[in-house]
Amino acid sequence: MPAPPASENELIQRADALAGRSLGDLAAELHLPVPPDLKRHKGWIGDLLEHVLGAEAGNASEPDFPHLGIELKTIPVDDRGRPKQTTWVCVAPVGVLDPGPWWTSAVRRRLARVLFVPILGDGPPGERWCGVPVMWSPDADQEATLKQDWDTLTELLAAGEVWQWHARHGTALQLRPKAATSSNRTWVTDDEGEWVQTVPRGFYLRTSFTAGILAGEARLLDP
DNA sequence: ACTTGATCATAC
DNA sequence: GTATGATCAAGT
Repeated sequence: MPAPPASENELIQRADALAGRSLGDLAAELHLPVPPDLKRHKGWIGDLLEHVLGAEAGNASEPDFPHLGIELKTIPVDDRGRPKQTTWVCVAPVGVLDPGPWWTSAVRRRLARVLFVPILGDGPPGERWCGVPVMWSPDADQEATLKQDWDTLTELLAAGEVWQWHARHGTALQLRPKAATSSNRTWVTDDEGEWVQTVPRGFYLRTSFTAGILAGEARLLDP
């Protein structure tokens, strides 16, 4: 496996060199198996790129590149570069009385600096390929949007308004189930102080928001 | 077509 | 069970 990149520039250079390369190729270089589809290997592309770029695996609650403070995200895009799926961020504070202020939140930390690697193609995983990567930090507008969504969502969570814990809130961030199955349950106190069970939730970035990130950076590359 | 709710594998 | 990595697939 490649050693971790020593600097952000080195990471960007490695990622740039991946543009246009097929995932099958990259997997072959590392002697990793290529699944026929992603139905039972949903994290395969993300794991593959972690290996290819020298991320340190398995460091819980740490960025993928801890020494650089950078998070790696792969994101499936269509032929126009628009995201086809939402982007996982982190677990939501379900059953937590005080989520604390935005500026100390896990969402803000995880999104402080992100390397997005677009993945093109609809066929078997090995036949898909990497696009031009985007190193991103939220600008003032984006951070304000994220903060507002986070404030709204964590207020609903802290208030125990369980019936409001659906995916239709938020312009950038949304709240969705995050579990192995819907029978997964966690205990929380609802708005009337009763103990109830509900499925764990996580925060995701809407495709409309990530589309802005990818398109905004693309304009800088090709004015 | 798109979004929301549900789900899959693996490590610790 | 909680965390990592996400996509699947039903519903609208």
